[in-house]
Amino acid sequence: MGVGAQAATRRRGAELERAILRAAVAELAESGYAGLTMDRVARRAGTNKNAIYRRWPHRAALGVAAYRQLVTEQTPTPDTGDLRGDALELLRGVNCDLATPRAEVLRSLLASANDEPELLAQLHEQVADGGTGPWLTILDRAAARGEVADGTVHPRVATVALVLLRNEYLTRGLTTVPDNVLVEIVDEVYLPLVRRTG
Amino acid sequence: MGVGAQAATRRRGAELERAILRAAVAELAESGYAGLTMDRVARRAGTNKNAIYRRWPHRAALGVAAYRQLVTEQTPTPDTGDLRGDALELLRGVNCDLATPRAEVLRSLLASANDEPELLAQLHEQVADGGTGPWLTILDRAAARGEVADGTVHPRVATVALVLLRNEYLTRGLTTVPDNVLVEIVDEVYLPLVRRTG
DNA sequence: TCGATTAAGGTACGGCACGTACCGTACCCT
DNA sequence: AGGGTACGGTACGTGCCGTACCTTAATCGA
Repeated sequence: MGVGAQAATRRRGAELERAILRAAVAELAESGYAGLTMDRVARRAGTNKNAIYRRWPHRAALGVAAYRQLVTEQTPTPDTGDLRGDALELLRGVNCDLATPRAEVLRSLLASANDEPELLAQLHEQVADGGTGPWLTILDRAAARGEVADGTVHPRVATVALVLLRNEYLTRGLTTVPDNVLVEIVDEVYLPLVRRTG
Repeated sequence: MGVGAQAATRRRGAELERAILRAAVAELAESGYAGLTMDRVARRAGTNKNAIYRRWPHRAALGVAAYRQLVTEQTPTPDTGDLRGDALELLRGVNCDLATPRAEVLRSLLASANDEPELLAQLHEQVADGGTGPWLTILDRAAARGEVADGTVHPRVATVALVLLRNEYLTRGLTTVPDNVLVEIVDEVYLPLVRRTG
């Protein structure tokens, strides 16, 4: 009945679900979680709220699903030749990620998912697993070069720099952390720590 | 006209403001920021929304003000006799704080204050200043005992343990961090780090 | 002492967004 | 062909934010 011309065939099942999710991702990227309105997602996907609520029980669930789609990029592990360079490179990569609206989206989702432990768990998973791997890799390479003592480094030690950066971002404002702070984290904390532990 | 009997004298100015703030704090503590409704605060304070909007421009501002009231407690700096005990004690204190609904409130506020840089700044201030002092104190005492080398420790180093705990809380779920993790943080990261730096 | 001014109370909105209900209709399977 | 299922459209009910408008009490200045 509408003026729209997409009534050729009616989408169903997985196809419609993908369309909804794509619309949700777009809204999330454009307007953040606050702008992720069920009505707007429905309109953008060319469907109605009913189709959404048959798949996700509430807005927060849709938001988490859209966020998963939004953050499925992986940054390659750097290999500059020495541990200091690798660590700095990793930190800079994360720092760029923090500058994108994705961080704000994540915070909004964390706040909105307080009542749904399941959603919280999903989010925490994504955040937690985000960074441990690359740090172990660069430490292994450093050990092979003799930069640090051999032996397994405690994961808590390996990711200290990442954790400090996260804290810096949360503590100071929302903007990108200046590069000299990254250098400080690496030189004052991370390198002294990993060079000692073995 | 109501059945309530508090219509003896009409509160004004600072008195009314305190009543509103107390009601907001109570709502915040009971139901979190999501439950901090202007209507409910007004009803609880025995007044109406008008009186609130004359003092705070919007809900977020009232939320921040109430949060300030909520976190004006100070934990004394521990003095157990050695650095390890002091650090653990500090961590345990913070850990207890995280168990209260205050942490959830803070997350909600952080997410909701994205559009108000002023409010964000106030919140960040409170979070940032929260813990540096005590850590410097216990490090000074440790230096006096000869446990660590003399000289000024970088603030970033001094608060590493606190930052790790915060991260642990944000990363893994919502519950209290188990004590063995606190021990791990102190023994694997904090003590090796501060004993080396000097 | 007494009006004028200020600040409170009371209430009713407009607007928006979430989540639900109902009904007609297109698709799919047997 | 016929039944079951999912989609489209739409209209609600509810809750909350923020605002407008008026009434009423308290305070202040002359």
